[in-house]
Amino acid sequence: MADTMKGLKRTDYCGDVTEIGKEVVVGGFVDRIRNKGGVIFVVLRDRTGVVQLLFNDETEKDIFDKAASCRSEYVLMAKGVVRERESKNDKLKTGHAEIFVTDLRILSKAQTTPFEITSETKVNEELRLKYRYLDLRRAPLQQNIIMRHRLAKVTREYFYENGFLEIETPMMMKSTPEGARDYLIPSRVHPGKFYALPQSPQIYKQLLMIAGYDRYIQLARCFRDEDLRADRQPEFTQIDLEMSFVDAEDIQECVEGFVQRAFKELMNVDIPTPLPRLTFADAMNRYGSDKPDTRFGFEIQDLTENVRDIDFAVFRNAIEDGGSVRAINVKNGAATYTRKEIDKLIDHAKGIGAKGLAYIRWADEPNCSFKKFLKAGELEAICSAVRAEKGDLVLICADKTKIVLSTLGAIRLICGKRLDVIPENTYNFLWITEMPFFEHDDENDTWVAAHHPFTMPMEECLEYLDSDPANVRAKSWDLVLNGTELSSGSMRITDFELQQKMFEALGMTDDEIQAKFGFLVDAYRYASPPHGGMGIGLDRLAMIMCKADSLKDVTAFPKVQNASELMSECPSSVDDESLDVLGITVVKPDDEENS
RNA sequence: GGCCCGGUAGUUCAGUUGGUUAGAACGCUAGCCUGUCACGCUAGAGGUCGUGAGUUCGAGCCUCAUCCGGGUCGCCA
Repeated sequence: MADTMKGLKRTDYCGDVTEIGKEVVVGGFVDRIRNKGGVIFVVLRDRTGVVQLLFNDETEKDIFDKAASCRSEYVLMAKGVVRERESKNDKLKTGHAEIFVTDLRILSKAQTTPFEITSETKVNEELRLKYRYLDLRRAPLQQNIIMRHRLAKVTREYFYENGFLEIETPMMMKSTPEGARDYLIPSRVHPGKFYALPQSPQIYKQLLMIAGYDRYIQLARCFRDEDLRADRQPEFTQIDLEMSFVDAEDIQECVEGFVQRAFKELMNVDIPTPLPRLTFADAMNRYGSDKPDTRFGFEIQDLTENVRDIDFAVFRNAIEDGGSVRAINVKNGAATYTRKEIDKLIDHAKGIGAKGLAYIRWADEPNCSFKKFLKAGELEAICSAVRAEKGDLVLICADKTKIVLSTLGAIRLICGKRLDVIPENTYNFLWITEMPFFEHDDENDTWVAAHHPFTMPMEECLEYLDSDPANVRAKSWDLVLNGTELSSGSMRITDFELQQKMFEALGMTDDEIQAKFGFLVDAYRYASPPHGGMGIGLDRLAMIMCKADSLKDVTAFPKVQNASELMSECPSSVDDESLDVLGITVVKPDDEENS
């Protein structure tokens, strides 16, 4: 039988035990045992840190024996007096102190853990996720989870102080199969009908504006049944907000205040405001991305005019097809790239959709992959156009402009990482504005909404709605931090007739509109203040603040790439009875083949 | 769905052209040690080489399939 904690009440966290002479009671996990024979040191750990327990020849024999029987990860409670250590450990906050133990309780014994619970770990993620509760005992993960808590706290404080009301919206809502796939919830009471988990509380927060709750905030759980990435989980948390009687700039200003406050309070980093703004078109042209990492250069440069007269079929064909020829000048000694590395970059470019990359590697002399197509002076002209000098590597892509930009954008990031030119403690926030309203669906050759269908177009673009969809820009903007899309916001359409027109432009019939969004359209007939809002990825923000590479490192119980959880092994099958109640028949893959 | 990477003691890894009984470190167990702090010393236990076929006299190593995990593209209004 394990001991009980009867008669003991914790007085201090382990990491706070510093006051010499104080009688303390601490509780925690055995982090390490150093048994010297006549003296035993037990390092006890809780979420605040560690403290050393001392057992020696002054210790009562049964307590000493009990200490000797302790093993890693046992849960202990110890009462004792804080003493000065004979030799100090400067690495620890409690390194000058130790507890001479007068009462020791083994509250719970642990079997040997499948991996060691240490700060530094090389243990693979799969095993750690299977035993997530053990991984969560590790200090770095505890610090991340605590940081996330503090971020949530400062978020609530900031928005509460600025007059926002926190209002919960339903987790069970109507499925609107636009955009991301919904997670569906079957209804027992209505067999064959389904709720959906919210992809975002978008519709409800707009209804709250119509209802007059003019500043709304929620740390909203959101769900999307799409494939995962390091920065994408199927369920995630959004700092969801909506404001009335504002325009885009007011919302941006409010959010700028928030990130400024959060970074100051949690990171002691000053974020200057207003944050820089870049139009979507400029972002694409300069960085080949709608979420550019502006912490380093290698910007994309347009060479189309410079190479127009060069007799090189790759360039000529691209230009004749209406595409362009663009380049990035990779500096910082990129000319040291080996032929093999350049080939790898080219392979990568091909993977993205480009046909290849031409290059000029300037080690001692400019070494050009398409030299034989060049006349005298042309190489020099290109080098001069991209301001290349000795030590540089110029990578050139010729194709449809869309492909050129996305390719060079991706290659730029790879080179930046490879050359280690991305500063670590720099936080480059950026607004991306004037987002395109429509996106071309190449598969079906139609225009589809780039955002949800309630997004307001920019007034000056309204006339192009039918004639030139590519040119319509939205009153919509993204917040980008160091190349990560943190947040997306827009002004909403509050005019009933304009909304109707937008639905039509998106090819929706009256019946479809009514079936999917009838209640929302109706709501706007009863008048609405002008409003707009944002959803800020709390997880992603926490990830960057923790300098983590994956959302898994800031999520207590994350899912893996196939959206399952390795610990509980969900999703799982349910018994036939449960399915019967819901009126659901599951067609197994085998049955499909037979039918 | 496509592409790339990985899977060998509990953990992290090594493992030679395919050739004796598959090794190391850490962890674990036992013993010793009165000031350690990544304590030290001695000894020990611990393996279906992800799984299944195939090639071979012989497979951790070669081939095929498959499972699991990671990254990425598609996808993510």
